[in-house]
Amino acid sequence: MRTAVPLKPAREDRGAIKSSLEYALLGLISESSGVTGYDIVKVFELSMRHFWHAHQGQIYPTLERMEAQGWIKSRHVIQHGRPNKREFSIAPAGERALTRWLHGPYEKMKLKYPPLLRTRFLGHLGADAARAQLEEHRRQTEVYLDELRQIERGFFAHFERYPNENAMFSFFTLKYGIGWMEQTLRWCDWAIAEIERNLSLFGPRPASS
Amino acid sequence: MRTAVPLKPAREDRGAIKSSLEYALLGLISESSGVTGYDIVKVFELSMRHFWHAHQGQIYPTLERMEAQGWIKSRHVIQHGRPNKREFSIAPAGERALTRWLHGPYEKMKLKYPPLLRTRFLGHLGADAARAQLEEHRRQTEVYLDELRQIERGFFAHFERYPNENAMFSFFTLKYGIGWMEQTLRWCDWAIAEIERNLSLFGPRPASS
DNA sequence: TCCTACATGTAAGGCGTTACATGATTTA
DNA sequence: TAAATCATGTAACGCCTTACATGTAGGA
Repeated sequence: MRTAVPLKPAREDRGAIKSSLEYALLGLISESSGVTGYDIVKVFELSMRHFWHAHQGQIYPTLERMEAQGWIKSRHVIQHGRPNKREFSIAPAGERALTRWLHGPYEKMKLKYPPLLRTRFLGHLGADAARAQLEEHRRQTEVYLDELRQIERGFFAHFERYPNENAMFSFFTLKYGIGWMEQTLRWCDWAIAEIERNLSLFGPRPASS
Repeated sequence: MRTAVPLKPAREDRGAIKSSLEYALLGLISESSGVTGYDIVKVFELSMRHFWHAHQGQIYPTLERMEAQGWIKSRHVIQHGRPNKREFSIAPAGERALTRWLHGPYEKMKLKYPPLLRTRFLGHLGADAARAQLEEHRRQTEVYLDELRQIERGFFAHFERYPNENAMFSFFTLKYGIGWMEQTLRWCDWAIAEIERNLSLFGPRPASS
């Protein structure tokens, strides 16, 4: 029997980072100093969607907090004809935190992949509606795959080999996304064909849903 | 110029489900009535980790809420020698909500895949430490792949074909996970080899980190 | 004797999403 | 003339995670 006493050590017990979002920001800022929040939002949308998801409404406050804790620094840049901006660069404490995390233990993935969740329960629909969902999944996968392939084409457009280590590892994650999406396409095709081969499983069902 | 007035319609504007967690629960309960919260927690951990992530601390209150809204019903079962339990079954309103969602529009994935995020920034480490991280990623991937393969072996142990549609679609998601994890293993091997081929990119670095 | 499985629940606090707010310049 | 791009920020709310809390039976 324990008496319920201290509940939690609370965040302020020194810069105890929990969410990897902060490391993602740290990494991006360290890679190319002078980036803005806006740039970071773009990178998340364009080339990191297959392994990290973050919103603008979370990114700006997090950058704020990270600067307050001394991991990053910012410089205000006055612009004419367009909004002023804030360029971030990494601080020594941030470098250390990033390196510590990179050496750290394995962390499990946490994902929400609605098309797959839906697939799990497509038995509730008729064969036609189920196939339609898988076809839509396939279409959307192809859209993202095209985006990744376009980035890939740009990658070696200007140089033959990796210009530096960062570029190499960035390319690794790009390749991962491409391979994953290709695998997903193959799976969609297989699943659609498998439905055709097993039409007898579906009970008779009215045409309209 | 708008006057900031109503902010948001608030949740109670009818059973407007937002998170797909509720659909996941609805689907699992509809598939096998008489499941308990405990059963559901297990399924998430064992066979759905590659497409949906949820905690016990979220599942129980959500089930509670769903019953209050009339999507599911529960029956208390008194047990001897083990804790009493609560068996859930789907209500007609729940069936309708599930079917509506299954017909609904595509929803994008939202994922947090820390090993990939880390890979993106492994350029900060030396070649050895980077390789070590990829090898750990490979090992952990193999662990999960083995779990999935074990489920697969159990799948056709008792029957030759799919016993029903639900089993087929459940098998689809299993196959997806297996294919994805296999793809991940191949990628890890390729990435590790690619580091070896590009050792010259890494500047000289002290042996200990 | 200790650990695991069974089984359900709550509280606190952290994280994440949506929407609001602003406004000049460039492109279609 | 409408929409997109650049650019940053906040408020409200909802979702999620961690930890606490309890107790028997059976296996190692």
